[in-house]
Amino acid sequence: MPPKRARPREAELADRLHSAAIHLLRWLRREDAATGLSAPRLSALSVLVFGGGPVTLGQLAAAEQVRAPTMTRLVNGLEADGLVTRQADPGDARVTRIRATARGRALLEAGRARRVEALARPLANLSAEEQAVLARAAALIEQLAAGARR
Amino acid sequence: MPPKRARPREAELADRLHSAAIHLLRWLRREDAATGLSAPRLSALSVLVFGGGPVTLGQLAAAEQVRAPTMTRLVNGLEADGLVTRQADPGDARVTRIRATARGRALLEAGRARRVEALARPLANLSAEEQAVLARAAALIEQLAAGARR
DNA sequence: GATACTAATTAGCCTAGCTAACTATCACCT
DNA sequence: AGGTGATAGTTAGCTAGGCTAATTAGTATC
Repeated sequence: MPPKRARPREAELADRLHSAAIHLLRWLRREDAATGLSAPRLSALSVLVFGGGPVTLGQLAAAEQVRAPTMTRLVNGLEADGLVTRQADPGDARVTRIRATARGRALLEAGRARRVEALARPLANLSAEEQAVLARAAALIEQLAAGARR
Repeated sequence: MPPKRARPREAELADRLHSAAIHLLRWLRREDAATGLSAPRLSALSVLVFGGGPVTLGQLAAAEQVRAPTMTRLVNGLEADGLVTRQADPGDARVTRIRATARGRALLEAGRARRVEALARPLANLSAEEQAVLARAAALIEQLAAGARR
């Protein structure tokens, strides 16, 4: 048995949260095959659909933690499939704004619905109190991630 | 504004949990560049290191939701880097068991430590009660994911 | 208006995903 | 025992997704 260093309480908690998030998403990801899209395209599209308004290619690349040329080709593919459109930015002719089409939006929302349903099913078996714990946790995590992003 | 269908409480909760997990991991993933490994290799290695004992190539492929040939090449790369070894299975000569080397283990644990530390830092600013909520949530999620995997 | 900076694309290279086809081994079964 | 079929892994060959370097076009600065 390797000697384990003593760790602060927060590290222990961080480790468990981290694992839980990984296992949760690894499980839900199995629903994505039904969309017919690859993981990178699906993820980029989701930024467009759930991220609010249209976004520049560079912002999209940053959000996906990918270089600009990679995003150019990803967007090319999505555009060829009719899921996304490019449009010129008024005021700066260098940037191209990317926006999901109605079809892209519909496809993504259906996929998201499958994931959410897969998760909602077992959630229904939890007590109201347990559900409340999860709801608070989700809010806390969003707050942490938002804070750290700054 | 599109008309929103009424949704059961669990779907609402599932949606928030899902988003929180995505945002959490998207943020923590930024630490991974320091390992020098690609995301697929890192993920496969983590199954080996944290998944307990040695694992067959097929099990590893299933865990990563990837086909066998993909995993063969991924393991080839990890083996070439000295992070993993293949060993024959006693009792069935068809299967090859994959095991992380000491170097692989060390590399992965360092990477994990970076992620965990990045998460632990802001966690320290939460109250003890908030931390307890997150700990319970992590346990509940592990339970859900384990249950649904069956 | 020359110079430097910035956004996106293009070119070209490797890795990571897939299916199909192959090899080797095992399990069965009569 | 030996044939038949199933199973584990690899190989071959394709497309998609990651990168850097170089290009193109537009903005900003001075």
